Amino acid sequence: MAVHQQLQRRERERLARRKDIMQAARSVFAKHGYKNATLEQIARRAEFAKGTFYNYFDSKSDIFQEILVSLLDQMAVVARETMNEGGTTREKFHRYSVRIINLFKEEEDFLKIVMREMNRMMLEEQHEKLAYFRKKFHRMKDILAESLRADIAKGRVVNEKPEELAHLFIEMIHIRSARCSRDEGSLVALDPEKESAFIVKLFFDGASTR
Amino acid sequence: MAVHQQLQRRERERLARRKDIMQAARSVFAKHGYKNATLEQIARRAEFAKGTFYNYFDSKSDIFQEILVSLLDQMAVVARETMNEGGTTREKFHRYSVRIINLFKEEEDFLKIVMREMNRMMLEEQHEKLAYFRKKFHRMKDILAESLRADIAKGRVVNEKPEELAHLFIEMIHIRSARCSRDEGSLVALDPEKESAFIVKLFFDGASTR
Amino acid sequence: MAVHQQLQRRERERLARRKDIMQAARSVFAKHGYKNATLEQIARRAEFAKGTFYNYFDSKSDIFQEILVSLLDQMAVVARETMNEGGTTREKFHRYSVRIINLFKEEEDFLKIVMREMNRMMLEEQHEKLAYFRKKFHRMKDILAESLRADIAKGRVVNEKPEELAHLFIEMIHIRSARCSRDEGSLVALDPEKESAFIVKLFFDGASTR
Amino acid sequence: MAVHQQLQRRERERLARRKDIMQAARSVFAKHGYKNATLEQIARRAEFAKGTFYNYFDSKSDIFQEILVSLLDQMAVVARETMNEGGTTREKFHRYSVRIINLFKEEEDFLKIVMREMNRMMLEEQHEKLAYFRKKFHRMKDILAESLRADIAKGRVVNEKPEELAHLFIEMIHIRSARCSRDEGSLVALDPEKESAFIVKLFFDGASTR
DNA sequence: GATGAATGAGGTTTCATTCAT
DNA sequence: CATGAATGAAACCTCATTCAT
Repeated sequence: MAVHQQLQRRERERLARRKDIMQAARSVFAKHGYKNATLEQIARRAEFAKGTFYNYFDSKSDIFQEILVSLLDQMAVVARETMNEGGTTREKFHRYSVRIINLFKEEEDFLKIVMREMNRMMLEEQHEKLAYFRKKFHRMKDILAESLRADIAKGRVVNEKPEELAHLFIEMIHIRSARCSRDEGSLVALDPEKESAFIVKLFFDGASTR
Repeated sequence: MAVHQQLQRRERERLARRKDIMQAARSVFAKHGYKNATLEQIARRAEFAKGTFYNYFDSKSDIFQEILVSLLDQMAVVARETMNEGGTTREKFHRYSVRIINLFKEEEDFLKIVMREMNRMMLEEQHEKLAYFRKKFHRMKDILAESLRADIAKGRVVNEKPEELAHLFIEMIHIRSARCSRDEGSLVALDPEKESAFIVKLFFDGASTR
Repeated sequence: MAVHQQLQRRERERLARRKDIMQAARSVFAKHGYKNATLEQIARRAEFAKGTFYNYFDSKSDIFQEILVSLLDQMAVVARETMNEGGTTREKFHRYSVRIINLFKEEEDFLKIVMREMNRMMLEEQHEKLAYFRKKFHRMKDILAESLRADIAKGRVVNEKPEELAHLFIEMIHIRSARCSRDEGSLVALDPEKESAFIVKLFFDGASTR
Repeated sequence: MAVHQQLQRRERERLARRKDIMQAARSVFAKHGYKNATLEQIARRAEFAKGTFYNYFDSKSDIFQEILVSLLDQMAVVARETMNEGGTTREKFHRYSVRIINLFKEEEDFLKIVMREMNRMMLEEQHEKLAYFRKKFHRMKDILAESLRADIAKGRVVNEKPEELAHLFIEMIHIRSARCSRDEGSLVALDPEKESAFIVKLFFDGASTR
């Protein structure tokens, strides 16, 4: 029993440590980009020695991928939850936008990695990993597309491929957030509700008045 | 006279060579990204020895910036020309989209660098250069925004900041092109007219039917 | 306690290593001069891999400066101590000369760097660092000048600027040592007492008989 | 006849060009030191293309040696002439000092190379060339030593090796000039007569009053 | 002879990864 | 497990020298 608890504690501590390192890595990757970030920086930030890193991760590339996966997973969770909470597609998309922007606000690292590194990974010729990420991203997209598909069937939404519409919607949020982060220096001033209202209105109603 | 022609030839050859190197660099940067690209690769592709590079450019960073500037300038030219050719804003934006997509189709490197590296530069902490690029990009955005501003005044377009609308429109083109490049592997299958029609329709009329 | 000792040992080893590298660098700089010396040579001599160097010093330029500073500091210590030990100025200068020559004998690198590189640094256009070294050197000169000043006041020494006399005296030692090192190949045969006697006699009494 | 003159002109022009290049090289070596000076800089200063250099000299090292030789030769000429003009040794040494200082004043490059690079060459392990330079320098020293030898024989000068006394005297001039060049920035303010009087007095009579 | 573009060896520096303690 | 020194491959960049025109 004591041994069992010991193991549990060990395991818990190990996981906590892993999380610390990932957190530190995320913020360093966000600030400097994957290639420029050094393990030294990550170690310093996580208050570990460089060598310790290799007790928890196999390589720099490894931890980066794990971070990316966890980001995509978090976004997928947001997608799934907001789509399941009922209401019109418009309402769902609004809720999704609000929650994603809040995610970005809470941790701007999140946004920066999504914007800068996902593009990179997606364009790079690392086919094996690439496919994996793409699938994850597509799956998230599909969750939003689902709602649109229903609306298209009912004639409420224009008859275009719902995945492509969903993709555009998702990216609109990223673009707007990135612009704010860039031009204002941070996202603190961004009002998720208002911003989402703008995006949703533009996405569904377009720029033209009627 | 002979000397004069000699000089002209030298000059011409020098410029041609410079262009060769820039072309090679662009394609290597597009494939591997700025930080991963090596002068070795660029030199191999341009069929030069590594040292030759430094007869034409001061540094890796230098050539990269020159490439970026020339890209932004080309895009600005497209913006200016298409906005000046008359017609409604909708028609102008359509023309702009068609020409930008054609630009991307002709040289996909173009698109890849715009997508991957501009984001990077804009987020990175290289404040001096950053400001320069941002200004260039803003200027291009303003050209499109001009047309929207007029329409907003006439009540034809929703009353939102025209620069932000323009930004979203420009990015919509990039996103759509990138998606195609990613998922289909290239842009050859992309029909600029149809794609532009889709983007323009969505931007002006929205996803909802009326 | 164990941890404390561990840290102490680490620290000690680190400092020892640093000293090893500096020693190696000094001898390589002495043999080849700053610009010709390569990190490869330094590393080979200190029996390290090239990269190890950068765990201890920031750059080639850095270690070189540190070496120079430590040389000047050692010479300043000699100056201060010999001037404070009492006796006539003549006796003090004699002691100073003996000790400096012994310094050079113990480590001829010392002399070589002083001769070859200090001149270089002093003539080169690296104004910031330059000023620092010059100040250090002047301060040392001033220590000797002090004694002369007193003697000038008492009419025992010719009425010339004491710093300039001190400078000449110091350089006379360097010149004589360098000549020996050059022509005999090393300083082992140099008798510090006799050599100092010669220098001091010439400096105070001149070449003419009376 | 015409051909002969043609050849002469050719030869003259060739020599003039050579001299131009050497002049330029001297000033660049003086400013940056041998290793830091680049052929590019020398070519630019002499208003030639880099490649032209190799029509006149075999290598960078070559031209540098030729410069050094010509410097030593000029100094030897000064030595020989001043020693042959009659008067006491004291007068001869004064004349020598005045003319060397004037040489330095006319072209400070001269001084800088003598101070910085001769030391370097003399310490470096390029035994073949080294021996050659040393011999040249020794020969010059011997010219001054000759006069001292006679005085020693007559009991007018202390009984020390005359070459070593000569060496010290020569170096005293260099040291004083270098100090002025360093601290005042140039030699324009240096009065050769007064400076020589100081050096000669110190050398022959010493710092002590009698 | 003059030119300047091309070359490539060689230099400094970075950093992911290993490993002895 | 934690540590941080050691490693060395690989990057960027310089510049003396060669060579086609």
